[in-house]
Amino acid sequence: MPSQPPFSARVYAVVQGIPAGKVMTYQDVAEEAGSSRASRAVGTAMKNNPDLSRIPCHRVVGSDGKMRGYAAGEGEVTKMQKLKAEGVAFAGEKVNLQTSRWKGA
DNA sequence: CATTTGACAGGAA
DNA sequence: CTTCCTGCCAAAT
Repeated sequence: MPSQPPFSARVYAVVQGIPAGKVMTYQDVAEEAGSSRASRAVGTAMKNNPDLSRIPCHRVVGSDGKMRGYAAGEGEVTKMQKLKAEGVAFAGEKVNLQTSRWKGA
């Protein structure tokens, strides 16, 4: 049963594995997905986003902990509010990666 | 198979 | 601090 799951499917799996109150950078997700430099490919997958309600893409932020985009709600604004609501430590308009960065389990 | 695009990252000006 | 360029990768057309 030779099936080659697209990279995006891997990305979705990783993102779904991020617990509430934690975040990952696009690069981190890319690494977990199998490519340490596919940060752009991760963005492509997110934008494809087959299930917004199933994939917590709001837990994925840029390398500086800042949100780069969001297709749902009010966009970046809603994204930040969601993260705050889940207990993510914020540093101004950015996420405090020093405490809220999810590093595997 | 070639080209374009995209929610990135990092460095230079 | 902002803006532009380069490098990188995957999916869609």
